[in-house]
Parts: sequence; C-alpha cells; structure tokens
Amino acid sequence: MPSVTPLPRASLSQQIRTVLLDRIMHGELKPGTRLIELKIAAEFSTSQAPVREALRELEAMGVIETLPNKGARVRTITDQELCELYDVRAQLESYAAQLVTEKGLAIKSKLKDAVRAMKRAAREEDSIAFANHNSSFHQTIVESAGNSVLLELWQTLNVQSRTMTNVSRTRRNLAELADSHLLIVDAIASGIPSKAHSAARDHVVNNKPAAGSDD
Amino acid sequence: MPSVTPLPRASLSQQIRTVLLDRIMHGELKPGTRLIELKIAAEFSTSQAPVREALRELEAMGVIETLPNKGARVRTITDQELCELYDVRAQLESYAAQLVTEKGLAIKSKLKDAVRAMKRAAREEDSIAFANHNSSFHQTIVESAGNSVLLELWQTLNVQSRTMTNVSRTRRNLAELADSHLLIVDAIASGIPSKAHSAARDHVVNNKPAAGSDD
DNA sequence: CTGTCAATTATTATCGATAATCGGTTATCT
DNA sequence: AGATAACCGATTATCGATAATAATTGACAG
Repeated sequence: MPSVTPLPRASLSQQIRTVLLDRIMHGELKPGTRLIELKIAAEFSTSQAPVREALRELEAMGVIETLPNKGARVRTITDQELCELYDVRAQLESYAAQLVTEKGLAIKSKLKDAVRAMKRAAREEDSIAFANHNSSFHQTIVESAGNSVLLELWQTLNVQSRTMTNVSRTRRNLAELADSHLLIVDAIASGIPSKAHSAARDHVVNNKPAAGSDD
Repeated sequence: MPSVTPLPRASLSQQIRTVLLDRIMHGELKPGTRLIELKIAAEFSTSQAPVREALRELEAMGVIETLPNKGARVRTITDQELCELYDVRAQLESYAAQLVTEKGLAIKSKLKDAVRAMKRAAREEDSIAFANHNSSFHQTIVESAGNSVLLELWQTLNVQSRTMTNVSRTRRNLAELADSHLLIVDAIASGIPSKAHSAARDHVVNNKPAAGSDD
C-alpha cells in the first residue's frame, strides 16, 4: 500500500485552528467577535485544552487578541494600524524584489501565470480566488528571495492584512489591480535591483487600504 | 491608595514563560536542550497546562521550536539563518531611522545616553549590561518611528538574535562597538532621511555575526 | 553478528473537573 | 439617593488523570 493514513493525522488543536482561521479569513467571524473556549470546545466535541492551544496559535499569528482572564476576540485593527502594516509590508516586499533581481532568478513566467489567474478571477468576479492568486503572486517573490526570516515575517503580515481587509471590489477595480502587477514583473525582468525595489514598494503603498482597499 | 496589588498579578504561565526566557537568553538553557513539560511543571510545582501555554508563547517568539508529539527544544539557528535575520533587521531598522529623521524627532540625547551606558559597561566588561544598553539604543529608534507593526516585528527579531548570539567580546571590541553607534546618532541628527537610512543599515550589516558577533 | 519486531518506557495530547477571576446586580448602610 | 460590599453567572486558568504517540530496548530469527 502506498500510503495508509494520509490526512486523518492532525492534532485536534491543529484542526480547530484551521477551521477558526478559515472562518476569520472568510469573514464568518467578524472582528470583535468573542471566541469562548467552552463553546468552541462543545462545537468540536472536544475539551477546552485543544481549543486553548488553537487560540494561542491564532494569537501568535495576530488574527485574534486575548486579554488575561477576559478571553479572546477576533482582532480589530484600526485604520492607522492597517496603514502601518502596509508600510512595513512594502519595506519587506521591496527588499525581496531587490534580492530576487540581484540574484537574477527566473520567476517571470510564474508571476505572469499568477497575473493571468487574477484576471480570470476578476472577470468571473470571484473575489476569493482573486485574493488567493494575488497573494501567491507576492508570495512567489518573497519566497524566491531565499531569506526564510523575511518569508516568515512577510507571511505574518500577509495573513493579517488578508484577515482585516474584507474586500469588495468591483470588476473594473480587480482588473486594474491585476494589471498593476505587471509593473513589478517588468521591473524584476529588467534586472535592475533598484528598479524592482521601488516598483514593489510603490505597488504596495499605492494599494494601501486608505487609497483602495485590499492589495 | 495609589496601587493595590501591583505585582502579585501574573498568571502561572506568564511567570513560567518569563523564567524560561531569561534562562534561554542568559545561556543557561543552550540551543538544542529539550524542554520537557512535566519536568518543568514539577520544578514550578504546577501542572502541565501552564507550562504548555508558556512553551507556545516562547515558540511564537521564535526562541524554541516544537515538533508535534515530539516536544520542544531551544531553537538552534544556523549561521545562514542568523545572517538572514540580520539582513532583515537591517531593513527594518533602516526604515525606522528614516522615519524618525523625516519626522525630525529629537531623540539625540536619549541615544547618546545609551551610548554612554554602553561605554561604561564596556569598561567594566559587563557584557550583559552592554547587551541591554545596546538593545535599548536600537529600540529607541524603532519605537520613535511611531509604527507599532514595525516595532513588533523588530522586537521579535531582536529577541531572537539576542537569544542565539551568546556574546563574548573583548573590552576593546565592545568599546569600538559602542562608538560605532555614534554614526547613527549623527546621521539622524543631520536631518537627512536617506543618510539615516543607510547609516542604520550599515551598522547592522557590519555587525553581522559572520563579521563580528552580537550587535 | 545484524536487522526486525514486539514490549517497555518516556513524553506529549487530551480529557473532565475544580478553582480563580471578571462584570454586573442586588442588598445594605449612611 | 449614593456609595459600598457581598453575591451570582459566565468564563478563563489550573489541576490531576488518562489516552495516544514516539523513542528505546532487547529478544530473536536469519
């Protein structure tokens, strides 16, 4: 037999964490909603322990916040904080783009694939698919930079911004946004690190929530 | 009454976390050391639960790593990863220095105080005090930048680099290192953001472990 | 010898129950 | 009435014990 128990393996806390994160990212659980340990435990037919673990991990990811003896709630983020988040993300991502360009890595086709997928999602007005492809475009760059610390920090910010930003763009907006990624692709392809750096930074900054919404 | 129960407040898990973090930062618990939940629980005369919480938080901080069903150990970091960490830190810190300079904040005296304290610690060959003052020099800059997201990410990296780097510089090295901070102070004081940016970046990169050790 | 496998042990993951804490409410005193 | 203190319901924090999992050992067949 090739593989026996392929997926059924996953600790309860992992399963709970995954489900809760999904709900938060999909907006089922809105910012400010309280997460009550025993209620969640009952829903999953488990005890409190794995729930607590899951909540701790979600807290570490920055998608919920907990006050001692007061429990956890889906994190509410102020406009200012979201703005700060994008600024920092711009720094990380532009650094990544610079590294990728310096190393002359060939990721152009992969990036273009992502843009194509974004456009298709835009046409079909599938904003969830769009967000996924958008995310993987940027992730491709950061991954390719070859700095695991950078990748980890970026992912944290990415999860947070995707969580906090419940997008609802029009088709036109999405299509435009998809196209705007081509500037980054070209800048990286140009082989000039400083150009890639500023293209990536501008892209993120230009799409800050204050000036647009999701990135 | 001014304040009633000032310190007695602290959950067990918080206390345990604090003690363990101290031990790791002071090198009592070396990288690779296993952290066994029941042993720790016995030491603190508690049950397993608060220990698990503490370990989860330490994991979130990046100072330990846990494998499912295999437990936790003090994180071992490769030279490459440490190097990457410094590179990212340089990005964050240079951004902070730039922001501070753009805003024209007056933090010169505070920074100079930190440098003075570093020099004193260097003279007395108190490497722990030196590391603390060094850390607070950089933290002052990042705090003053006024971006809470930036601050949080930076602190994560700072804890990690302080944890992983068990310094042992000579007095001369420490004294030189203390002085090198003055370049940053001057660059910020110059009021030219780009100058502050590169000074901060260079400082971190120049003190990468490969080329020196702690910073 | 040497690799395989089952029994044993060490440790983590989960459970169900209890204790501590918080926010609000009501009762008490002035 | 107004403040204060003792209660109450809801929830988190902690406990002690059990179940599940992984590492270790040692016997045994080849």
